[in-house]
Amino acid sequence: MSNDSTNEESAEAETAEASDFLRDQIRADLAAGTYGGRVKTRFPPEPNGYLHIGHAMSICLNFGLAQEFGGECNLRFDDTNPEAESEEFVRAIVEDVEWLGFESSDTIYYASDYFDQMYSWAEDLINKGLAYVDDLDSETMSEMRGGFTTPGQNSPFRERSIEENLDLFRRMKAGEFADGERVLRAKIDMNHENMQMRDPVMYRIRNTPHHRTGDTWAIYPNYDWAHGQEDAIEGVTHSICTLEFDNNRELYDWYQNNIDLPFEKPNQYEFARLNLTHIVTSKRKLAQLVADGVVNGWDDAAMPTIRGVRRRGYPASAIRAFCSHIGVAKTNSVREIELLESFVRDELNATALRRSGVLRPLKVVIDNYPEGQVEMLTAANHPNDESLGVRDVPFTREIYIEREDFEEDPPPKYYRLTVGREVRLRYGYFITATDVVKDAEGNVVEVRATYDPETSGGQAPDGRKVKSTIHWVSASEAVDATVVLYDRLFTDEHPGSGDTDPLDSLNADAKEVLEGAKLEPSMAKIAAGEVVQFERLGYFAHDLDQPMLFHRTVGLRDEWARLQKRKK
RNA sequence: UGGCCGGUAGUUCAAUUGGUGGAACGCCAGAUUUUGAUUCUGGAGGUCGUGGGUUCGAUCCCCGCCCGGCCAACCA
Repeated sequence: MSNDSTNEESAEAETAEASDFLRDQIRADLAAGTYGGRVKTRFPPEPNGYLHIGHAMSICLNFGLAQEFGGECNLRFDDTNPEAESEEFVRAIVEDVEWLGFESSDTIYYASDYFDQMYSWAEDLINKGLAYVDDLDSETMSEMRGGFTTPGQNSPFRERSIEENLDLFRRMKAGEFADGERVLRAKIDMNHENMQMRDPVMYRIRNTPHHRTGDTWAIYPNYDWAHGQEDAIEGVTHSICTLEFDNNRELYDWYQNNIDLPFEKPNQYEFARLNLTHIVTSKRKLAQLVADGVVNGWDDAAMPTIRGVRRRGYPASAIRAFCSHIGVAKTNSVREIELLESFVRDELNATALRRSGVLRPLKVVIDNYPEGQVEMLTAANHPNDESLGVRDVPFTREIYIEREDFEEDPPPKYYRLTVGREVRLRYGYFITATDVVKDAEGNVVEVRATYDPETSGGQAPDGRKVKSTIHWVSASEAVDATVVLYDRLFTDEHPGSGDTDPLDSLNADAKEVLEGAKLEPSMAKIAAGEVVQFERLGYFAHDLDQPMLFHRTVGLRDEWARLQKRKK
């Protein structure tokens, strides 16, 4: 069972009856025939970094909506700022979107493919007297923009003639000027109550090669001037972005209303981005984790990036189910990371094969079992799904059990092994602990036990019951593995809230590396990326690159641990 | 400080489009169980931000206030 598997059917079923402000809007548009029955969305990342779990929400939303209403969703790179962007990020983003289970028609779109069209529209605006070249430096421009309660002032260059503007703009394009020397601005209203409307910059000069257009351009469009036009060119109907672009909507509309659109005008809608407790999604902070060596890179299993959670073993289908469950709203919110984990558990519980693995081994010698004998026991691959079959696990005189499954001095309600007590070995025999062997410091290093040959298969002929079933692995047949346990990356539920630095609450124990784990022999053949359940412990993902390295995706619900915790 | 968006169980979202509110996760208890898992059943938990107004009646309409978020890059 690969964690690369996707599940389109359930993705559709989950959203079938969903209703929210976006779906209501789309239904209304469909009913009114606004776009001739077309629904087209887009997911428009800037290729300047890796996608994180927060982006998954936007991806699921845009692609999901299109799928749900029989429309299309374009994967479009908003590559309008050559300084931060690269082909490496383009490749990574395409890969992540596909891994999440979404395929953009067959084309990938780029804002840079529309640079000529945008340029020509900009000249149109100049010709209409709606744009001008400004020579102000950025600080002065900022000062003259005014504030929330103070009006802005017109630039001294605002009233240049159309001819002069055209000439200057063409020379900007031709690369005659240095970076920052001039900009093209929309001529709107320097006293507008919406700051975005105070003569926003449309083009800036950047003598920087672009990862796709090379050095053919010396000017690059700003977000606002680019985005709506990209939407319009592609025939997008519903342009969905996050809440902070709310103020930009008015500008989005203004630009589109002042040029000749190839399609009906798209509309922008804003939703609340996905925030999760105990993580950060700020690119800067994430980059710092990488730079500081806290993690091994953007694809470290502890990272909240798409690549990170993939390595960690989160199934794409679980992420999709999570996104559709939480829905869309305009309320700023932070979801509990536990909710995401419950979706991961849910999916994995249904699909992951069960295996035996001992994380912290304690040797048990079964004195009355023949030395050198290897007996093959049959174990089910899944307790509730017979179609997943069975496999053989070897049983021998010496086995390993989990260190915490034996207590010399058991606390109340402890059901597991202790001297004099009988427990069941999962898929195997009943054993009774008879004695312990200790090292010089008095630590238990070995348990002596006897088994009841009559309990083969885990049932006693006399019907006697045991309080618990524990997992185990043959000492001689086991394979060695390294297992990494993960805790919250940040101890603070809302890292960086208030004026704190999120890195202040970085959890020093977020990763625990267990070197000497012992796994049942079948684990030697496991595929890269596969996720299994080590029974009674949790779900573990085989590393994508390094053999016999496992990441704990998420633990099982643990009543006993909860009980212990409550006592403190 | 001005504009915009939001404020419903612990958390995140629904609903009633004026007739005292549901789900999921979490929590608690029980049943089943060869994973203290899964599954199933039940339970606790809400002055619907706040003060006023309209109304027979307001969580929903109106006004004020409070709280949170976003906006004054030649980033997106």
